[in-house]
Amino acid sequence: MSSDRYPFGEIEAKWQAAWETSRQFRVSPDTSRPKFYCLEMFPYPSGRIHMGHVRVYAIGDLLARYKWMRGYNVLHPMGWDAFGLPAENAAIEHGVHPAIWTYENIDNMRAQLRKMGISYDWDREVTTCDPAYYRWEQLIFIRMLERGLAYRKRSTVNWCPSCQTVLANEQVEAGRCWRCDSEVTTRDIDGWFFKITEYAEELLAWCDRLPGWPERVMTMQRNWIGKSEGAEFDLPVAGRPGLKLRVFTTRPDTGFGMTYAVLAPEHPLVAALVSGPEERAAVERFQSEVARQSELERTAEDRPKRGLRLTARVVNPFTAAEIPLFVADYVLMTYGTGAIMAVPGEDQRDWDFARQHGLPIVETVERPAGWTGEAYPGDGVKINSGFLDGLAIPEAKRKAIDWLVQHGLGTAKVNYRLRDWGISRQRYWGAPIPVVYCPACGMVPEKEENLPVVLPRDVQLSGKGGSPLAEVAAFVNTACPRCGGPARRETDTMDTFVESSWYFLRYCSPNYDHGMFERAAADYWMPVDQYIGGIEHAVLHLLYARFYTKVLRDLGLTKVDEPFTALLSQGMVIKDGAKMSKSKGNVVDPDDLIRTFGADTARLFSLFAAPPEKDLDWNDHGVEGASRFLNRVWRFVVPHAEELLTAPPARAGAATRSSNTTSTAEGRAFRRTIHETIARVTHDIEHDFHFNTAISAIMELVNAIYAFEPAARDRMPAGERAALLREAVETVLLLLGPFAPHVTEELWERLGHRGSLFKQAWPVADPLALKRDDVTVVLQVDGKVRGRLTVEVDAAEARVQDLALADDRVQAWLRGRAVERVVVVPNRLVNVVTRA
RNA sequence: GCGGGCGUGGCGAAACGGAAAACGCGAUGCCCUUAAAAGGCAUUGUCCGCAAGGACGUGCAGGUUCGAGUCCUGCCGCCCGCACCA
Repeated sequence: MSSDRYPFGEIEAKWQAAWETSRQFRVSPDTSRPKFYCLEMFPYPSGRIHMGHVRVYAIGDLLARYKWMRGYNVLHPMGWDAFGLPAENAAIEHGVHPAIWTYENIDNMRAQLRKMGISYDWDREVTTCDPAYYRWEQLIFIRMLERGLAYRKRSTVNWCPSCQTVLANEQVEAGRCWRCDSEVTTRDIDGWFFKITEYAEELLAWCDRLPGWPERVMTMQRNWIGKSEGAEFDLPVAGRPGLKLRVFTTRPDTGFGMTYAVLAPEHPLVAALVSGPEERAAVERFQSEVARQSELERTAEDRPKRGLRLTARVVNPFTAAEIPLFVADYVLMTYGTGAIMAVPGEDQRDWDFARQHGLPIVETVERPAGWTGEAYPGDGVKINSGFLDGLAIPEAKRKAIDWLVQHGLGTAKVNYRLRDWGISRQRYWGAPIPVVYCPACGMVPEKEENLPVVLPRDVQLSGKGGSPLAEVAAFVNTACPRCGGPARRETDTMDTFVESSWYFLRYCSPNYDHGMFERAAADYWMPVDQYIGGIEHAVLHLLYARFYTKVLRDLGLTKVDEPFTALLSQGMVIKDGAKMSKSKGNVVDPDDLIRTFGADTARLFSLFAAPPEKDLDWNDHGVEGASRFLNRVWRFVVPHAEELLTAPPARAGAATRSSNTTSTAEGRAFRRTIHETIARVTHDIEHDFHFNTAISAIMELVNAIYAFEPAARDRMPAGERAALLREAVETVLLLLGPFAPHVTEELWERLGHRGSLFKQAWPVADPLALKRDDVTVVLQVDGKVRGRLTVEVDAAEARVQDLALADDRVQAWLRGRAVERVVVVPNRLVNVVTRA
C-alpha cells in the first residue's frame, strides 16, 4: 500500500512502555494543583473493543492529556461494567462459566485498550463483579432499606420473555427490551424497588443547574421525570353515600366541562361499582381482554379507545349533575389515581371517546376566531364555567383548586411520570440482594459483618427461566440473621445499572476496604469534571447515577449533589449509512486499523471526521488522509532535526520571545501563523469541543511550514530560519500531542528534549506575535463584494471610507448612482449603500 | 400528538450577523520514476465568457437588516426521545 510510512508500530510500543514504566499517569490527591476528573463511560466486557469505543476513548484521552498540559492533576481511570446478561447467555450457549468468560474478555479488551495508548491510571482499575466491589453496594442496599428507599412490593412489571427477567421502565424502548429487542410483556411479581420517585423533584430541579450538560439530554430527563401540576379531588358516586372516586387532572379549570368520568380497567373500585351479575361478567370479560394486550398493542398508533359504560353514575361537583361512568382502556392505572374526569371540550382523547359513545361535549374555553379543530387545548377566556367565567386559564386553575379545597373535595397535587426503579433481576450474573426470608422474622437484612453475600460459583444455567440462584441449595439455605433459625436467601440479583451508579466514586479510592470509598479521596476528586459517553444512556445510566449519588449524599457519604459537572454525548460511528454492526457486515476492527495505520491515526481520524456530538461517518480514505498527515509531520521533522537543533529551543509558545526575533516580513507573518494556530486550537478544544477544526488548524500550520521552509532559504539568515522553524515544529508537536500522542512524543525526543511532551506546558499565544500591521478590508457596494483594500490595523474610519470610495472598482460600480450612506466595520469591511 | 435536533459542493465538513464552502476525502492535470507505489505542485459549487469579469448559489416562501447559512414567521423533509401520562 505505502512504502514511506513512519514506523508507528515500534514507536507506539516504545512510548506505551515508557509511560507505563515511569507511571506517568498514576495520580494521587495534590491540593497544590487544580484537579480534573476526566471519565469515559466504562465498557461492558463484551470481548472486543469496537470503533465506538475508539472514538469515546480518543475524546477522553485528548481532554485528559490537554488538561495535564494545562497543569491539572488529572484523574483518568478505566474499569469494567462486568455483570450482565451476555456473560450468562454465553454460559448457556457455550458452557463456559460467566466469570471465566467475563475475565477473559476483560483481559482481551485491556490489551486492546493498552495498544491505543490512553493515559489511564491502571492502578485504579475497577471490576464490578468483584465481591470487593459489590459488597459496598450490598451495604448501601441495607442502608436504603432502613430508610425506606429500597422496598419490596408485588406489582405489575415489565417482563422480557427472552431474557427471562424483569425490566425497569427505562429499559423498555417502544415496547421492546433494550438489550435483546424482544417484545416486552407484563407480569405480576414480587420485586425490589429503589424509591427514585422520592428524588423526582430534586432530579428535575438540578436539570436547570447543570449548564455543562447538553440541552438535549436534560430535556429527555425532564420529559422522563414528567412533572405535571394540577389537582386531585373526589367524585361522589350517585346513590352510594360514602363511595367516592378520586381523580387527578392538570386542568381543574375545566371541571364544568366534565361530562363523564373514566376508570382504568384495573382500578380497585371497579368491582365495588358493578351492579348485577350480568354487568360483572361483561366487565370481567373486558378486563381480561385488556390484560391480554401486549405493551406493543396497547401503544399502537391510532388504536381506537375501547370502553364499557357502567350503570353506576358519579356526580360532577362543579355542576352537581349526575354524569355517566366508564371503564376504558385509555386510562392507565399506573398514572395519577387511575381515574379521570373526562372533558371532551378541551381534551382530544376525551373528545374521541365522547363522539364514539354519543356523549355531550361542553366547551369551557372560548375558541379563537377561525378555530376548526376538535378539542381545544389552548389558552383563552373561560365560558360555561359558573364562577370561573371570564377568567384566563391560569387564574381559573388557581380559583378552581381553592374552591375544591374550601369544599373539602380535594387538593392541589403534583404528579410525576417517573416510576420507582425496579432493580430485581431473575438472573444469576449480578450482585446478590443481601436479604433473608425467615419463617419467624419475615424479611431480614443480612448482617453487615456477613457482607459480602458472595455470588456462588457453582450454578446450573439452563436458560429455562426462574432465578438460577434458587437452585443452589448451599446459597439459598441459610440462618436467619436475627433469630438464627433456618431461612432462605433472596435469589434475585440486582440490576447491573446499580453497579454503574457509583463506579466513578470507587475510582477515587479503588482499594479502600473500610467502605464504599474513602471520604477524603472522594471529596478531593469528585465530582467528575467531564463525563463522556453515548446518548443511549440519556435517561438510563445518567438518571440512575444522579439518583444514587443523591442517596449517598443523604447517607452522609459524600458532599456532592451531582456526580457529573459536564457531559459530552458523542455520536455513533456509522459506515455505509448504518451503525456499525456484525449483522450489517460494516464493522471496522480497531485491531486491524491499529496494525495497518497505528493507534495515532485511528485516534486522529476519529477526532477529525466529525465534531464529537455528531455521528461519525467512517471512511477508509479519510483514515488514509489522517495517516498521510502524520507522515507529513514525520517527514518534515526527521530530516530537519539536525538543522532545527542548531537553533535554541523555542520554549514554543511561551510568551517570552519578542516578535523582533525576526526582522523580515515573511518571518513575522510566519510567526503570526504559529501563534494564531495556538489560539485557534486552544479555543476549539476549550470552548466548543470542536476537535475537528482544531486539527484543521494544525494541518494549516503544517502546510505553512512546508511553504515557508524553501521560501525562507534565501531570504533570511540560516539561524533565524532555523529558530522560526523550530518554534513552528515544536508548536505543532505540543498542539498535536493530545490527538496523536505517540508520534509527537517520539519527535519531541528526536528534537533533543528529555522528559515527556505531556509534562510540557500547553503553548500560549504570544500577543506580540499575533499583532498585525495591516488588514484586508472587503469593499462592498450595496452588499455585494466588489473589491478589497489593505490598510493599517485600526485605521481611522474616515480614512478607510475615503480609501474605499477612491477605489477604482468601487468607483466603477458607483457610476450613475448617488452614495446614500457608507457602513464601515473596523478591520473588516466597507459597504457603500447607493440609490439611483 | 408532545419535546428536542438537523437540512451547506461529488463526500466528511467549515463559517463572532460581515469574503459561503477553511481543513480533509475524492476527481482531473502536471512533476518525480524505466514503471509503479510513495511524494510534490496545480485545478476542482453552477452557468455565461478567450479573458477581465459577471450572474446565480446554504430545503421552500416571506420578513428584519447597509448586509442573513446564521435572527424572526410560516411551510416541506429527515433524525432522535417520549407517547392514550389525564
